[in-house]
Amino acid sequence: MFSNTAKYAIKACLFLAVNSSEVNKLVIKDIAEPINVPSAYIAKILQALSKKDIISSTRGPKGGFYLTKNQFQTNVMQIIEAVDGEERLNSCLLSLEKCNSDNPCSLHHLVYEEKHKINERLKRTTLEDLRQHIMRGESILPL
Amino acid sequence: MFSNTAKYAIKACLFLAVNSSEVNKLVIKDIAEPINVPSAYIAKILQALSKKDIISSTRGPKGGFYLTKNQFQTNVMQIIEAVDGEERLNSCLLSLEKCNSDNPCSLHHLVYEEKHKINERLKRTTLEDLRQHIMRGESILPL
DNA sequence: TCTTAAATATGATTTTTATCATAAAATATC
DNA sequence: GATATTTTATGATAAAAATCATATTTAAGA
Repeated sequence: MFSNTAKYAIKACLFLAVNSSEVNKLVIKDIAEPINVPSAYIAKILQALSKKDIISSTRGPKGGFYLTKNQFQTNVMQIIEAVDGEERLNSCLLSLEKCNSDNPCSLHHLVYEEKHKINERLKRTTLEDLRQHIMRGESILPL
Repeated sequence: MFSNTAKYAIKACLFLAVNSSEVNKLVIKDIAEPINVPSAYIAKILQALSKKDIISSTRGPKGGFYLTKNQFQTNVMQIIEAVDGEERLNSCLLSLEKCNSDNPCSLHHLVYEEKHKINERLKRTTLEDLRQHIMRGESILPL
């Protein structure tokens, strides 16, 4: 459904949302280990996210990764799109370009509605929402 | 969501369901071209499907691929599992082994219900169902 | 029984994705 | 300003998925 990269990106952002702030930056190693992702790999992903302004970073001593106030409002879909590209999620199940509601492919009606709902929810859910969910103990921070 | 292989497998089975029968077998080329999949690749997929008894085949002149009566009752999920393996569809969005309803990961509630519905529908929908849908003009055979 | 037309088995190649490694640039602190 | 610590840029390697190629086996029909 999502690439490994996208999953890792979500994990990392969520970890930042829960554990970091502008005055408490996290260094790569302190992110990679707890979320259980190879650090050289997550480094690359964090770089990409930072470039797309999904997360923030500063170099040098006392530097690291963190989220700004605004960035807590990033939704999950934006994270996925930032690393996987737009189409991946929106493409037809059977990879037909011609497939749409007017000209549905054979599996269209089997999944369309639910797929749409999932996408909408991913768009509507922000890092802040997920953070609160975790804080309330309603879900676990992934490891 | 699914691998290319799974998509191709579905396309091919559906094409067989609509166009073949025990007395009208289809040769690889006659499947590959209309469904727009490289013929050496679909050949390999058809072999795998045949081995798992999702489709039938006979070699030699007048040979080819086709579905038996029983095989029209194969559901879409079975096709996907035959080529992708069981777990792919059931794995957690964030790839956590520990994630389940009792111990939900952070994205669990965002997608679980819909994902479950999709899976159920894929299990409940047979090739015969899809064939009829196409015959009634309610969806298109994918190219 | 020979020839031909088909699937099957096997494995090679290419492309994509995932992962690892490291030199360069930036910044805080002394 | 020198040093140490961090991200950034870049590219190399490994693994997996997709694709291509071909020799072997099977079965029909002449």
